[in-house]
Amino acid sequence: MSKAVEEQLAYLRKGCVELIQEDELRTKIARSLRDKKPLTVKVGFDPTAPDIHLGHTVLLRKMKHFQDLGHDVIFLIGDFTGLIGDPSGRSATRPAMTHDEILKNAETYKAQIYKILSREKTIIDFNSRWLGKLTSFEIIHLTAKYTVARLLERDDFTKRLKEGIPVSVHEILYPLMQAYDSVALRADVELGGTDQKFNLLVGRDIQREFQQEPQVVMTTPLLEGLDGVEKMSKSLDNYVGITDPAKEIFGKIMSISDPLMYRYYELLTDVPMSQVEAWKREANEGKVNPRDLKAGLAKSIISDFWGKKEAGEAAEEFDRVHRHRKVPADIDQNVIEISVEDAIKITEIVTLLVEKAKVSSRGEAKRLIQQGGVHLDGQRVDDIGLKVDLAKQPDHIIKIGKRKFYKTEKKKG
RNA sequence: GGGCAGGUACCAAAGUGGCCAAAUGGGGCGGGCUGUAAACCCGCUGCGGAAACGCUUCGGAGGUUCGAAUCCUUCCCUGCCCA
Repeated sequence: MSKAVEEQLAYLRKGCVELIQEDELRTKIARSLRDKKPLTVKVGFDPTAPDIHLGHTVLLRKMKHFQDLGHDVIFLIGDFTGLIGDPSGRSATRPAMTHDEILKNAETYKAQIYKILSREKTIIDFNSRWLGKLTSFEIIHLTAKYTVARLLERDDFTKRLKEGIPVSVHEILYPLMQAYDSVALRADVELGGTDQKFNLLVGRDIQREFQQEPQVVMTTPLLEGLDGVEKMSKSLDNYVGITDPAKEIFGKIMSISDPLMYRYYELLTDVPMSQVEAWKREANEGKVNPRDLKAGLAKSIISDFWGKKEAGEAAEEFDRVHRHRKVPADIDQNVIEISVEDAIKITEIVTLLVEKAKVSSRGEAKRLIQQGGVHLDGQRVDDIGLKVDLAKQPDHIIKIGKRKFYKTEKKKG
């Protein structure tokens, strides 16, 4: 067996939770090299989450690894199965999506995945292409190939049944539909998160039923969110979106805990594990400042999505605002224009905060001042009745809390 | 179709005639500490008011009462069980 096979295996295995079966993958890779025929790698995406976040990139990065090795990676948008809603890990039936919503989300996906995947090498497909054409006869035929008991093996269903929470018939069909995708594409490999393991394994069984060689199943870990506990998800608001502005990503990454930082290094960068382990040791011994490691992580992640230059700028800006507590360079984006009427109407700081600086109520503004969270021109405001004369002096820098800055200036024209 | 349980603030969840702008936890916000953090500590978290205090809120609409989140009527919604 050529060395290239083992090299490919090692490259692909990194960062995987499970590889079922490794031997089968070895055989497939060897055959692919011999016949000069790339493997077909299938990865399904649920069209409910149009905004890709770092959690998805763990999987995307693995897809990229396959592309790097010259294999065909199919980004499969589950526009048909989206009508069902994947029951994995769910405690209730998912709301069905309309076809329009799904298509719109799919477009958003496409616009984002090329930040990681190669545009030329990625094949995008929709499973409605074949699932939508199945006749009811064919569907019955497909369902006859699997038993209810096997579909109920997964604990999310059994749990729901036990607790008296409804399970709809269409939900138990979901794994079969996803499995049929593998048949339709003649997939050699299917990648997915660990929560997808059951669905991916059904694919193997169904392929066998259709006289195909079963696909190899690879699962990638679910990335923890910024809180370090729950998995990263938009609904929990603990995520970093890959279209987030560079500065925002930097800030979010810098706010994670140290243990999470090493985890992110492992799953979101190409830094070898030996290096990550070494840093961990050195940080514990006080030889390296974890702060710098974290900044490095943030820069690496931003470089992937925005480029090196942006990453550097984000880092500088962060130091400026947070480390040295200076006014940010882009305060021009938070300019408050003061018109003549404003200057007359607004005579006290509280009014200014509410009317112009997005403070929700006068009570809130007073609270902020009483708690020492408001600075005017670098001076802490400690009088809630502080007067301002914008006609005489329209230029001020207002700081609310640690990071919100506003700049007032006379309205032009 | 029948029975039962329930709808309280951003979320979860107490409260069952006045002491309730409403416990507690989470979240959020402000401050402290720090490595920027995390963890931890303190404070705040309906609106107006410097404050005293006033005003608007407990699914919707009515009503009883000096007084209602709490009692009554009715409507809407959710969940479970039986058929």
